[in-house]
Amino acid sequence: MQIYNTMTRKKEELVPIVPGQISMYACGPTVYNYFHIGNARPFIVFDTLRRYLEYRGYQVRFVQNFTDIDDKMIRRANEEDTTVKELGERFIKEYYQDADALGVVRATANPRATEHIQEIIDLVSTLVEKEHAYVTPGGDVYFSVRSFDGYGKLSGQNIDDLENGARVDPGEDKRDPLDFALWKAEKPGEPSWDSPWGKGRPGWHIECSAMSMSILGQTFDIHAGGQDLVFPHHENEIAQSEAATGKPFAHYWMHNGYINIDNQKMSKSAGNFFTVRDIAKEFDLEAVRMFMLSVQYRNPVNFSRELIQQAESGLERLRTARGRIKDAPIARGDSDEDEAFLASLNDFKTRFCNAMDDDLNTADALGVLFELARAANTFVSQPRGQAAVDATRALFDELTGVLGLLCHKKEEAFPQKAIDMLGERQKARKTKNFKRADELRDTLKDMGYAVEDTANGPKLKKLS
RNA sequence: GGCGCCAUAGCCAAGCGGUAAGGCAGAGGUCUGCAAAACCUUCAUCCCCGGUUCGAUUCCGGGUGGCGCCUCCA
Repeated sequence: MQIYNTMTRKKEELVPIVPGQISMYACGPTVYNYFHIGNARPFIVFDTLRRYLEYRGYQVRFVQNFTDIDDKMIRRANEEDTTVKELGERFIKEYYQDADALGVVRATANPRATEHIQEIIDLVSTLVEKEHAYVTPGGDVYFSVRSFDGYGKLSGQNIDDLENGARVDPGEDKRDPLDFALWKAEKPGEPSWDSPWGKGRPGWHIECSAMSMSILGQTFDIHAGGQDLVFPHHENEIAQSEAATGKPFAHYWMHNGYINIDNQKMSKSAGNFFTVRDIAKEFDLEAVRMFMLSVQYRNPVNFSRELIQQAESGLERLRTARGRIKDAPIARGDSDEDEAFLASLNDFKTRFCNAMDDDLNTADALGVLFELARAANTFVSQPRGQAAVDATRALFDELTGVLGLLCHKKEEAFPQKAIDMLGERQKARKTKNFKRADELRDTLKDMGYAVEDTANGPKLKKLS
């Protein structure tokens, strides 16, 4: 599989450190609010990568953290008149609710920064010992950017150019404007932990280094996140981690593009965002997943309700195809056509994998899936051999499963009343009482159920 | 100022040297009591100008127009 590596700015063959295994870390949410649709992109994209790698037989260790202590957490907790701990607990729960609905498989581990304070302190201590970090009189600890030769290698930034634009807040005892905080001395009313430098709390960047390395080891395969984390967050992570260990940190750096609103980046600070929770009021979140996967992950994509509706329509086509395959009429014995179709199934699978192997080209893979849907629709329009139908269904489920699509069981459990009405309509049709039949169909529609007359009799379908 | 990305039909989006996948929407048709679904047909020479090449949407140069990072941010 080829993966675009931000570090080298080109696609590279994915070669795991340990054959057959992949270790990957993705920067997770700061749990101070519901996450928005832009935050959802990396969750969905890297979940899809994880699913695909597992599909291809890799044993994947996938770690995504929760940042549950930082400036935003503290500010929000004060606003809400609650504690940082309670705030974090609450929004971690909310995260899972939305992520589950988006079809995101639970990570192998979801470490929280506050549960890794010791590892953070150990890492900072090492950096101080190696003189890559220094302690200020006030009890802050800063990383010395100029002490690390490779600084800027990920983002392509030149250290001297950065110097010009760098900002120093008054009261900071930095030796160099580029230096960043590893440990922040306690301020009144803020959560704090004991450390060799007095009470305080970790800086943001060091959290991810400590959590990733303590779970995945000093060097691991893939580090992922949004494009806006390339600088400074990931650059800083590399500096800290490699300065401390003397080893390469991550082999591949993957960054997803933004979700835009009217071609402008969606962000919490800009205020032009939609939370996933809000979207869930109007749409099945599977449509959001579909929407995300309809674009290659590195490209920017605009968000709008219309686009989610388009995605929902496409999803419905896939859903219908699955239903038709599931209810396909079975012929006695196999035919040559069955054989031929069986053989063509492999081509679909190959093309699907080729697309995914090309830096997770889900848009292309989806195209293959739609072509499979059409071929299958045609194939099952007349009785076919059991083996061929089974294989078609298996492949269809397999490929939609890799993308995490069609996992919501929305056609289950119709109310008895609707089922009775459908039966009554069928009776009316038998006696050519089409007026009555159409009335019942209209009533069912008002109740939220569409009626489709298929070769196997009438079927109900829940309208979305 | 430094670093970088993008420009393909009404909308979304693949392709990236040999004359454009797929989806949504639209039009016509088959099927259907009528629908729905499905299937068939139909709907683009790829922002502009140069260059390289037998041949460029695809490579190179120059424009034009969007956007991002350099400050918390997926």
